[in-house]
Amino acid sequence: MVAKVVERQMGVALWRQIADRIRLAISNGDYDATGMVPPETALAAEFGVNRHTVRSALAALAEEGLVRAVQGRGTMIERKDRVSYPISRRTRFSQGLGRQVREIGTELLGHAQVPASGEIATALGVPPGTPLIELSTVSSGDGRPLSTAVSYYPAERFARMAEEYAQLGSVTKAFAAHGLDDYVRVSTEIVARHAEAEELSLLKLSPGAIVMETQSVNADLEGRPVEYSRTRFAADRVKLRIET
Amino acid sequence: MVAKVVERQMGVALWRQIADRIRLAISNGDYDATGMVPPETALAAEFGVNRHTVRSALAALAEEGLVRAVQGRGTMIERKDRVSYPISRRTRFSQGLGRQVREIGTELLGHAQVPASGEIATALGVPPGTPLIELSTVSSGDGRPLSTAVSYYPAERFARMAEEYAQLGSVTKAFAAHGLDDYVRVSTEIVARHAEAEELSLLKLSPGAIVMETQSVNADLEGRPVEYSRTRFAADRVKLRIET
DNA sequence: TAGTGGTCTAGACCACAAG
DNA sequence: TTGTGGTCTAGACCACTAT
Repeated sequence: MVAKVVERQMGVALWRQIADRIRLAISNGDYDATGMVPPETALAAEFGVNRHTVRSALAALAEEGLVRAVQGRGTMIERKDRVSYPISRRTRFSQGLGRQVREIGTELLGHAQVPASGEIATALGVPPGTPLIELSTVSSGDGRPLSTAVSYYPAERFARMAEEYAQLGSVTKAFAAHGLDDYVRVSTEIVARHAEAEELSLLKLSPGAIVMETQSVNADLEGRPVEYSRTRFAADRVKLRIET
Repeated sequence: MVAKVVERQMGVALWRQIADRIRLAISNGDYDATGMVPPETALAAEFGVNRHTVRSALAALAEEGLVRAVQGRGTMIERKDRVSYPISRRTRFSQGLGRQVREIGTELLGHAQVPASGEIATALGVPPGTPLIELSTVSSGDGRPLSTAVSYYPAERFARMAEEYAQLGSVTKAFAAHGLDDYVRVSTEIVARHAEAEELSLLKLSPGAIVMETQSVNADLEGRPVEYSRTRFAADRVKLRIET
């Protein structure tokens, strides 16, 4: 093998040069056989640097979402394309992804009946304390986790929300089962931040990964709010498309 | 001083415990006198750990956007509130920020006339190679950089765009100076990612900081595209509000 | 010049996954 | 048991800022 040259004392940190080399090797497909980056010790030997220097490089690539390290197993290469998730007056999760993914997966993590807290009560236009159904879900496309959400519905009107969702796998269909055939997106707020521990695990992300969090309200055609949702999208796998 | 207790071998990494302590101290206002976190060596002594362990903790906080390290000077505490930037059919930068900031700053970094490349030509609905005016700008609120943008305008129709913008400090007013009194947002795409080197410097961010990048098209009331923009918002300082 | 953060090395040990 | 990534220490030197 040709020795990999890294320039010392040349104004560019070694770990940056090594990160660039590994990024290039990945895009060249050098590691396609295994889908893994070589072990840290191997890379350290290859580049003639300390293992910690390689770790700095890999940490940078993990932050970019290009690789994902798993203790005991190795450092895997991640896909880097994004599906486009449309947000419009009629936002529907499954329809929106359409032909971008072959298979859409929805999982109900849990559900509960909870009293409306201040912020959520305001969003839903109900008195604080009103009983709400809370659903926690994870959605994926072709097996890749795309988003996780916590959603709230007025319990009186949508009493069987959890059961219907678990069975039908769709909020739209669960609404229909309660006699609500149409609803519209009223408002959406978007922030981007680093994923928290729970999100890392639910969305299978590396520490330092980014999530886009949307807080949204949907209402029926009379303008009565029917859903408040807090959705976190894996920023490396999803882009949002606003349709105005 | 009371020795700060960090628990070793208790399943939580020292650097995480230290990050939590520093985060708490910041929110308690312990460092308000200087607006700076103590030097790394001082923190290492305070917690009884190696300086590198403190560096891991500070790196995590920098990624959160809570602090910003500057070589030779120290580690400064950052503000953490976000202004809300509305995106609607009639999106206007200055109006949108309204009363959230006292003073809006716009700076024209540079301008050029360039031929339309494939993607931009498609977005603007012009043949590739059509002359476009390119504007590079940075906008800030109360002195904090909020966003940086590169925008393109058909050169034939908006010949004096750069000069008008430089003088008026507003795209809306520069359009008006060309006889265009109204325009609407046609499409917006949003991705979130880590800031690149140029963005770090323009927006005064720490390495690892997040930007939300929007790609948008505005059109006149006849539907003719008048602007294609690529805007990067500092994610720690801005949230996007979609009005549907 | 002194003080600060940035980089790199060397070595040790731990936690987790796979055989 | 072996190999992997994760954490921590110790020490050195560099680059930049303030004085």
